Order: sequence, then C-alpha cells, then structure tokens
Amino acid sequence: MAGVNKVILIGNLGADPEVRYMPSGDAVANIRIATSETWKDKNTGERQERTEWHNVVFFGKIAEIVKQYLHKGSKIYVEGKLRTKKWQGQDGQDRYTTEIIVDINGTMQMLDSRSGGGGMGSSVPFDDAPAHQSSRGGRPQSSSPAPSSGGSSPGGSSQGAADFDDDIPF
Amino acid sequence: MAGVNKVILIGNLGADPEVRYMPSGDAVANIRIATSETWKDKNTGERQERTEWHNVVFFGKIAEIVKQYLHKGSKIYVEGKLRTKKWQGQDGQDRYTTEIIVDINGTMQMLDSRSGGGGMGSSVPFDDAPAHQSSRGGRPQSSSPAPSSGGSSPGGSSQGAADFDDDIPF
Amino acid sequence: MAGVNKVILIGNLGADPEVRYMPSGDAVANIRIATSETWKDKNTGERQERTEWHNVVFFGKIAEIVKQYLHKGSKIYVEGKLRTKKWQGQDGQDRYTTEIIVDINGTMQMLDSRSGGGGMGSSVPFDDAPAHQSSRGGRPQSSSPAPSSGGSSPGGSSQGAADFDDDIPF
Amino acid sequence: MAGVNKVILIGNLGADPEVRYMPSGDAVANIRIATSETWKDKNTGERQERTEWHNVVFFGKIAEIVKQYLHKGSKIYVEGKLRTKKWQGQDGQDRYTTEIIVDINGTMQMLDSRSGGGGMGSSVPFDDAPAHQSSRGGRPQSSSPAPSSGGSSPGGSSQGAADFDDDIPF
DNA sequence: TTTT
DNA sequence: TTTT
Repeated sequence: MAGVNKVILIGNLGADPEVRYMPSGDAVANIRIATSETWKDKNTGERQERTEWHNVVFFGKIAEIVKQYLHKGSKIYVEGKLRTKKWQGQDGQDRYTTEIIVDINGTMQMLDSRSGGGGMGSSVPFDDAPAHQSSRGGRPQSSSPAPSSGGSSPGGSSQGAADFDDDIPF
Repeated sequence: MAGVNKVILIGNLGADPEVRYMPSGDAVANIRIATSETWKDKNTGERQERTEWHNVVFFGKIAEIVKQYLHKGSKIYVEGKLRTKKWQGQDGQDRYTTEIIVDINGTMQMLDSRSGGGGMGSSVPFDDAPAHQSSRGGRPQSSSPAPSSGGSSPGGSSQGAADFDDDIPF
Repeated sequence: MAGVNKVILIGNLGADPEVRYMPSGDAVANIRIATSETWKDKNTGERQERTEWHNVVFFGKIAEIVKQYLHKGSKIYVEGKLRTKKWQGQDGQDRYTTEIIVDINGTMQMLDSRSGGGGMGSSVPFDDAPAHQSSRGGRPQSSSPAPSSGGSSPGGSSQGAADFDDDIPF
Repeated sequence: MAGVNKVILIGNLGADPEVRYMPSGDAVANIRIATSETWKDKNTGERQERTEWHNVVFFGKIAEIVKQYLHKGSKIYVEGKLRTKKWQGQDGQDRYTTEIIVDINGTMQMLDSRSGGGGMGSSVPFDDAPAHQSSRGGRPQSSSPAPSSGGSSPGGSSQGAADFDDDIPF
C-alpha cells in the first residue's frame, strides 16, 4: 500500500457546471475543463496547439461553490485525484471513464481576477483555517452562523482540505 | 487574495526528529531532509551532485506519527507549504528562516518499503477517509477481507487533510 | 490558451513494463501502477482500502530506463500529464482511455531503496543538469562516455526534463 | 541519492522584477510574490488572512520573459525548486536565504487573463514542444526567427522544461 | 511589497 | 466545449 494520486490543473470550463444532488442532500458538480499546450513545429516552424479536456467532479461543499461561482469560460486551478469508473455501455460492454475527483482533500481556486464574466464578481464566501491553528480540536467544530458575509476568498487556502474546512455547513 | 503555496519533497532525514510540545499539548516535530540532484558536467563529463537541506515542521497528529515512525535515514514523501519566520539574532538583528509546514492540509508518506530500520515495520496506524465517503455517501464501502499482509500503509491517503482525518485520536 | 496539466503519482507496478518501438526507433513503455488509499469507516470503524490503477506511458529515453530498471512490484514516483485518447471498439463505437504521459517534460524516480528485486540494484545511470548551470548553450550537448559506472541516482533530478537530459543515449 | 524538490506557487508580484545579467550574458530575474490564505477564526468568527512572501529567481530565457511581461501586481503560476543559499552578513556571520529557483526545469504561467495592466497584452511569445513529438532529435535546435508575432501562449506548456524549450533564442 |  |  501507500500511494500518492494527485492531479493539478489550470484551465477553463467548456460549459456551465452540471449539478445534481445525492439522496443525502450532498451536491455533486461536474465540469469539463480544457488545458492547452502550444509549441512550434520543428520542421515547419508553425505554431501548434493541443487542447486536452478533463472531466472534473466536485463533491460536497465545494460542489456548491462550483455551482454558484463557476460558469462557462471560468479559469480555475484544481487539485484532485484520479479515479477511473467502470460502467456498462448499452451494448452491455464494460466502459471506463477517468475523472479528476475534487473532494475534501482537493482544492479549487478561481483565477479570473475580477469579474467572472457573468455576475458581479467571482468572490467565494468560503472559509478555511490553517491547520495548526485549529487548536487541538482536530476538526472545525465551528458553529458561527453567518457564512459568507463580506466573503471574499476566491479560492481559499492554498492547500488541501482547508478549502472545505470552514465553520459553516452549507 | 487567492494563492497556492505548495511544496512537494522526497528525501531522507538527516537526523532523528526533534519533538516538542505546545502548551496545548499538541506535538510539533522538526526534521531536516535532504533532496539530491545529480547531473553530468558539460565540460568535464564528471558526475556532479548537489544536496539541498530542508527544514520541515509537522503539527498536530502528524507530528506524533513523525516522532513514532521516522528516524535518521528514513525516506519520506512530504507535501506542505512554505513559511518564512522572522527571528532575532543574538546581535538583535532580524533573521529569516524558511520552513516547510506540514499541518492538517499537508501529507507525509513513508517510502522505506519494509522496515524502517528500527521497529517492526513502518506501518502507520493512521486513518483517513476520502471526503465524499464521509458517512453514508456512496463509496467503495469495500469489504474485501484482510487488506494484505499485516497492515501496511506507510502513510495514508495520497491527498491532503485526509491524512489526519481519522476517527481515532492518537 | 494557458494551462497546467500535471499528474503526480507514487505507486507500484502491477506487471512488468511493456515496451514497443516506434518506426523512428524510439521506445514507448507502458506500465500499470496502483495507488492505494486507506481510511477507517466512520461507522463501523473498520479499515477500508481502495486501489486505483493508472495507465502510464513513457516516451523516449525514459522508456528505455523503464524497460531496463522497472518490473512488477517496483515502486516509483511519476510526474506527467493527462491525455485521453480516442479509439474505436470492435463494434465501431468510440472509446476513450485516459493515460498519464511521461515524456521529456515528465519525471520518474525509483523508490525501491536498494535492490529492485531483480538485478543487482535499482540504480539508474542517468544524468541531468541543473538548468542554470547549462551555460548559455541551451542544452547539454555532452557526449562523455561512461554513463552509469559509479552512477547512482535512481531517478534523477527532481524536476522536469532534466530527467531525460543526460548525455548518454541509452 | 534520489529526491524530489518541487514548489508550486500562485500569487502576485509585490514589485516589478529585478533583472541582472551574468558575465555569460544570461539574464537572472528576481521577483517577490505573495500567496495568501484566509480562514475564519474558530472563536471570534472573524475573517483572518495570512500573506506569505516568496523570493523567486528565474534563470535563462525565462528570466527574459519575466523581465518583459511581468510587473508589480501580475498574477502568476510558478513551478520551481527550493534552494537555500548561504551568505555572509556584514558582521561576518552566516546567513541563509531560501529561494524558489525556476530554471529550465521549472515553469511560469501568467494568469492575468487579458491585459497585464501595462502593455498591450500579456502574451508571451515563447514556444515549446511536447516531448514525444520531438522526434529523435534530442532537442529543438530550431532557428526560425520572428519570436513573438503570432505568438500567443501566455505561459507555455503545462510541464517542465518545455517552457523554455522554444526555437527562438531570445 | 501583491492581491481580494 | 474553454481559453489565447
């Protein structure tokens, strides 16, 4: 055992997020994001570009944030893990789809500095706390009500779970 | 606002961890780890090597794990963030020291396949849970029997806070 | 444009590498590696484990290294990028497979401290040079003979292309 | 040996880059970038923010790009490695400074979508090529002149050395 | 000293 | 299907 399974992406949404809800009430958000790389052909000297599309799935609180603040064209930073799911085609055959899972251990940051293109801003009212300040209580035993307020952080802390680690249950 | 501050290291401990306790009872573990890179000199063709030493500080539960399982020579994977602290030299002048902070948002994995050299193995009894599995939510819910050998996971999940996110208070 | 597409994995090979050669003579190596995560079920308190399998493809010189030094069970660190390829099933339908591409911009490090299980060691005689030492000449056009010999580095530098940037054509 | 030494940052420049030239003619660019994390205090419920400042040093071609396109306030993605340099204070005592080195193995991406605030755009005329397309020729020995022109990529490929791997000597 |  |  043991292992590291980490994906880091910066790219743009190809369409608005698709959000659905679990029986538990938890949100699950799916997006497609494009990452591009460009280079110049060795021989022709012509500029080349290749775009890769990724299926990213957000779980829990971050899914709500995705739903609320991201839209077609949004540029984001995402940190998650790979998961390949198996499913059955209509022909009964096995199919596999690889997704980037962004859950409590992942991160999302909005990179559209100002204006998200749509609303009045890309601010995300979501809060996190540097771990070693978490006092001994292991986990955000928060309670404070008002969630966002003047909310601002467009993406939260720069690392992991903190991003979901706020005091407010969405 | 917004920002990503991430450090990923794989290297070996130069000495045993130094552990101290906060007034709160929380442990803080300090280690030095070396990362090396080698290359061949363009001109002489001679092999070159450069070793870089890093100060890594662990907070909370992971500090206890470090204390218990790591020792001089241990090879580890570490994920944390940079923090530069300011302090006063004896001459009253400002000094700065940069450290890699591994807190609840970071990760540590032991990479010494078997046996850490000291005890009876490098297994780390520390548990984490994929976020969206939290509670009832649709997940592997696996059941497969005996994981393998006598337990093994030297480090836990591959991502973020999960590593500290277990149900068991050490 | 713009984009980051990065994958970092630490896991074990499920089987020996499969190597083939391009018309150009370049090697391409395919491996499957497993990453595992473990956690303790919130409710039952039972230890859970989930293993994820990844298809990793190496191009060029690193493919030769993979062929020569990796085998079933090898533990490695890999840094690459995601690429989803489209292909046609026998039924004429489109299928998609996502792979982690490790090319000149990626990295591979062997993590089996000593002994790879097979030969007399996991050392990889491969050389890289810190970029800013590269003198102005763009790239190490070195030529010096004896590659490995006292060589040791099981994986090379910790970053990018350097890993393939040695002077010795394998 | 062996090791990984990787830093990933997303932040803003606190001031314009400082560029100097080596005897070899190579540029070296220094910047300071800030990464912030915010969280809500567990007790007071007040929003907290912590800003960390990083010294980033660019070598070679990328230093020229930094000089040309970045300025105070620019938001960037940076991938490099840690290096602590030792120097002598005026009092003759040893001092240490930790920097993030971005050389041929690192990456930089501009994240200010449109307009960098200063010039007519943040486009960076710099070209890179996916490695496995490099055919056998080891390295892009290209030559085509006109650097920018149709240029576009604000940051280059998403991985490693490719970012410096263009055909145009700046 | 940057950003929000 | 996004971006530049």
